[in-house]
Amino acid sequence: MEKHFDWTGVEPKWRQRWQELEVGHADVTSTKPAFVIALPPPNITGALHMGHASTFSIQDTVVRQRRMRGFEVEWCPGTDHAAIATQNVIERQLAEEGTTKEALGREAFQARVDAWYEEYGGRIYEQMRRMGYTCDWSRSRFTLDDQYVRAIRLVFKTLFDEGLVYRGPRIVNWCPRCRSAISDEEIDWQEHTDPLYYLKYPVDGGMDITVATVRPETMLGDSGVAVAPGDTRYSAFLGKSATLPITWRRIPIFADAAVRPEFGTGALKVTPGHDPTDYEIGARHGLPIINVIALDGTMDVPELPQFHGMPVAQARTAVAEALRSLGVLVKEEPYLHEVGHCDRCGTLLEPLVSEQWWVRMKSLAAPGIGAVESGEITFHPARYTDVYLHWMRNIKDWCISRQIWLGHAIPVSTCANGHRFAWVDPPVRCEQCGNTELTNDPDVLDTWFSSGLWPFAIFGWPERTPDLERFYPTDVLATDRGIIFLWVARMIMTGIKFTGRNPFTDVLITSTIQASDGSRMSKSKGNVIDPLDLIDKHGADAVRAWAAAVGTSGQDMRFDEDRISSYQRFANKLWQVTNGFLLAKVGNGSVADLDVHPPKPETLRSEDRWMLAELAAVVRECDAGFAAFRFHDAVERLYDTTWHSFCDWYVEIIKLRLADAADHESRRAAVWTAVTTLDTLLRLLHPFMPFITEECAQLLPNAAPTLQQRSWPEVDALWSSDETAAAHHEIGEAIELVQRIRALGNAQRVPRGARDRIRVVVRAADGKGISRHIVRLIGGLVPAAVVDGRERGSTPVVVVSGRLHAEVVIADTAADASATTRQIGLLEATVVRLETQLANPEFVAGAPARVVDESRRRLQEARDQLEVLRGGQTGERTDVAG
RNA sequence: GGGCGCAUAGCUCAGUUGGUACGAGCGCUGCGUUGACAUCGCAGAGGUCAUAGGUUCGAUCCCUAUUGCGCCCACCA
Repeated sequence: MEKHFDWTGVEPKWRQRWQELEVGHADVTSTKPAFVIALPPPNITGALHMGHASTFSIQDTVVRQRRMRGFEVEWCPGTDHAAIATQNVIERQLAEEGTTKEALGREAFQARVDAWYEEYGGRIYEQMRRMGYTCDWSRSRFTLDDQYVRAIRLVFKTLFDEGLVYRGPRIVNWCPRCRSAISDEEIDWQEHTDPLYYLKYPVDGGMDITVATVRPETMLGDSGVAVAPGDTRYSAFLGKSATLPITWRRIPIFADAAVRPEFGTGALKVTPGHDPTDYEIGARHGLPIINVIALDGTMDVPELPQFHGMPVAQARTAVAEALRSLGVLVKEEPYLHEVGHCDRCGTLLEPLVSEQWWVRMKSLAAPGIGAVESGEITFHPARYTDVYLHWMRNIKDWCISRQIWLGHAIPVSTCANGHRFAWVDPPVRCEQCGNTELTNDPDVLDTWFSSGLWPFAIFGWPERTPDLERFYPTDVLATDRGIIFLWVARMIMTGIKFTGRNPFTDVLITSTIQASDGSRMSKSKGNVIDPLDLIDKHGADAVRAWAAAVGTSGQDMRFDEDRISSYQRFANKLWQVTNGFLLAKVGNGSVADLDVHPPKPETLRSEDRWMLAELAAVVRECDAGFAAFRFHDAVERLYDTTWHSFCDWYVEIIKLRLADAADHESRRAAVWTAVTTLDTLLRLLHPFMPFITEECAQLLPNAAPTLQQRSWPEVDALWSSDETAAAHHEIGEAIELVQRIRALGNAQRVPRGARDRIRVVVRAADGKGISRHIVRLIGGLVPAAVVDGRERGSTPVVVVSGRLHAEVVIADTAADASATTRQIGLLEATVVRLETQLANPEFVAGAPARVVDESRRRLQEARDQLEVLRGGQTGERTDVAG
């Protein structure tokens, strides 16, 4: 027998079994209720990371539990072409090879991309299989699939035809490296400290006005100076014109509410071409838009050859220098502000005006707001509801066009007569005039435009496929909070718009796994952890159980490898108790010997019922945990019950009985209880730790080809009967007494071999006596010897637990009353506190009756125990049988 | 600038309508190995629940303010 559980052979075996049994495959014709999750498709830009491992493990946990509960489960996997991210990755590769995509050409570049998708798409699925995920691989989707592309085009065309998609020049976030616009949601804001320059512009009539800016180079494109309405410092300037140094252009001075009078000098240079705020101000005042920065991030000012073609950063100092020499740069001071960067390549963004495609969002957002306000869609944790609603209520039009090579082409053509139309199937002639000279739109769609259709497009929409009818809407959407706006909100909007249904009912936002120092894991910091490395080190079960336990607390979590290894040890514990103890020792190596008929209830001992009561509690807590998406509650309770209640207490207790071969009936009750308990625990644990639980379950009676074909445990009437509850209480007291007696032995440093030095007499405080069985049970668990009575001249140390108490005598040791004294001290403090509390009329009058009664009960109990400890023992003497 | 979250044992974290002042894992201390498991067992030490007020018969929990950390949003000149 293996010394420790070795997962390296077990995991591949079960992966293959699940594959063969098509555990993940959903039958569209099944009559079971459906439960559906659309897997958030990972980008094909590399490997699975901890974020995936966390959210995917949770989804697999949910999905496995729902299968056991009798649902027809569809967990549809897929991958996202991630146009801009993939293009960046491949461009970086090309750069390392000393070439560019332009040098390669479109076709060769596309070939590189296809090869990449081929390699990494498969690799990601392989990694997911290693984690043990039971996706429905037969329905894998890719956002570049033909059917998916048709769905995208139909959505676009519908929005276009309804006027919800439009094209127009507006100021956008431009990435000079990607040479593309990006949306507001794709900006990575970073703090910068830059000089704030104060520039003095001459004004008609010999005055001058000073503006503050961190971007002096844009002053070449200024078309106005704005001040706050009612700012008396500048009332004399309104309506006058300033003269722009260098270009010597005359620009108007006016008032606009967007100006913050307290900032800088209170006067704002207005550059509608290169600042979003200024763009809006300019629009309000009819200012001309002057573009001075080109799409490649260099200055575009042919009339000023000294700056033309200069990179913006360089132009900034050059222009500042020119202004200084003109004497109009009057002050510089450091200024901390946030600057937008491309979240894909990190390049500094340039706001500039260009023609883009936009989606009008207001009308699309309204029902998406309603769906969440009404509770039809619920966020977990609930606080993300407000995050979502705030964004939705303030939604702005969405820039969906990208000027990159990869991605879905915008399905719009323009004919030679200028007719522009959207299409689903590539057209050969103009819809309006039949002209065949068509020009296709050169742009591609934002990747999130296609991702936003995921929950219904994966099932064949717009065709009314059986899959769509059966599996849409989905149930749970589990993802990271970073894409609530980018993805979740858009799925809700498009889902409602195009299917009339909410795409899911629950949004589960999982914890973000941070590096162990609390910083964000990122490739650039070099502190990312590869989940597959963790599997190699600790086994997939350990990683999965950790991910589930940690992933839904609603709080960010620092990576803690010790916690993963604790689940690795837990897997070993399960293996030991199932294989090493139950099968090998109890069943003598044969499953048949464990296959006992259910015993008559009256043959169950107290400890059997105690175990069943513990089991009932853990089933209930598990169900509650699943219902509330609080998996850490379920996992921790399962861990505790399995390890401590079952292994440490129940198994140790029944070892004595099992050794007594004479009592067949009792033995059978113990075997049945142990098998039932373990079988139940394995089923409850299976969604979290599928491999080890499968392996163990095979060693027990009732084994199915996979636990996925077993039912989810329910509480049996026997487990929750009054008699069982009473037995649970009885054994609970005995356990506590055992712990107190053991503590004495440990405190006295009595070696185990010298157990007969400790003598124990157990009594019942209420004089009712104790069952022989309980006395024997206690005797078997403490390192103590049988005594017939107190030894002459010795003074016992007394310990109490509920109605039980024990007199403990340790031979050859001076009676150490400190344990008794300590107990007395604690009890006295309790008595004083409770007496004080109960003497307070406001407490008695103000607190609920049950609280007052509980205090009285505890006071009485404490007094009774004190009486025992102080030597006023009463009750019948019962000797320990050992 | 606005909003949200977090500060609980040396470390990482639980703590579900306010009611014995609170637990787990790891770490630490002591004891224990031919009997499922040393990836183990038994026992133990360790917390004025960030700070200051308030509400309440009673506050880790509710309210206010402060400090520190993190995140999100914002027209961030």
